[in-house]
Formats: sequence, structure tokens, C-alpha cells
Amino acid sequence: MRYWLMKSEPDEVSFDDALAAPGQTVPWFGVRNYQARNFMRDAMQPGDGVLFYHSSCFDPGVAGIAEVASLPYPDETQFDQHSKYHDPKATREQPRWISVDVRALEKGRYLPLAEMRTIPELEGMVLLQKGSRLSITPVTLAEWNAILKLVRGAPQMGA
DNA sequence: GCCAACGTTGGC
DNA sequence: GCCAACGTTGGC
Repeated sequence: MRYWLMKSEPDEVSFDDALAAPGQTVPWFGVRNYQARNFMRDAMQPGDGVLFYHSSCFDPGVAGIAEVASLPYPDETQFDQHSKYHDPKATREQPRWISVDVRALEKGRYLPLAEMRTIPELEGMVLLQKGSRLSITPVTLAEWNAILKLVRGAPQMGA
């Protein structure tokens, strides 16, 4: 079991949108970076923990807890000429970009990026490194636990 | 809107 | 395969 932080622009798909979706599940489309794609393709497993992060908005931060809810599959938007994610070099036979489904699980307290920067346990997070802009980044168990504690506003039992 | 940082493209 | 030019991300 691994843990991930996945960035979404809330104008496009917010955590509330995911909560309201059928099965509380949304396809994670539009990833157009090879490193992020490879994480989905090679390392993600159904059941992995996901921090649903809101980016490019007034107050960026972790908006909720989610999980990976599918194996990787071709991202439909690469084939759609009317999508801003259309990739003319992608074909059905040889897709370039993939999606996974993400299921929203738990909406806790909103955890702003600015607050994350003040938490010593989170100092090493890939997200917080200078120049880091990957839309999908691995999260360590220690970081995951620290964030869950903050999001739930109370110490976590067990584990 | 600015701009630092990073990724991609394409000529050579 | 180098690397300059260009494009994108995303916090501020």
C-alpha cells in the first residue's frame, strides 16, 4: 500500500465534485507529464491512499482523503479532438496517457499549503520542495499519518 | 499578471 | 545527443 498526493484544479474537478459523483468516484484525466503518468502506470494500486489536493486556486491545499479505485486505463481525453487534453500523437492502438479512478472517502478540515509549510513532519514532502510542480507525487507513511491527524483534527488511533 | 523552475521540442 | 528556444505549472 502506497500513498500519493494528486493535484486537481477545483474549477475543473473539486473534492466536492468527487464526493457528489456516482460511487464518489471520478476518472483522473488530463495528466500530461511522463513522470506523473509513470507513477499511475507502474506504481499505483487500487486501494492506495490519495491526498486530493486543490491547485491553481485562491487557497491551495489538501481538500480531502481519497483512494485509488481502479487499475490504470487509457485516458479518453487524449482521443477527443475537442478536449484541451487532446494529443494528436496518441492513437487507440498506442495510447500515450492514462487515467485511474479516484474515490473520495473523507472530507476533513481543509489543510492549506501555507499551513503545511509550517509543519516540521512535512518538511520533506515532494510537494513542498522548491521548484516541485509534479501533479502526482509520492507521500511517505509518516507524512500521510501527520496529514490525516491534521485533517481529522485529532490524534490518530492505532497503526 | 509575474516569474522561477522545469519539461519538451526540434535544429544541428 | 546537445542545447537553445519555447511552453507550462502553479504559488504568490
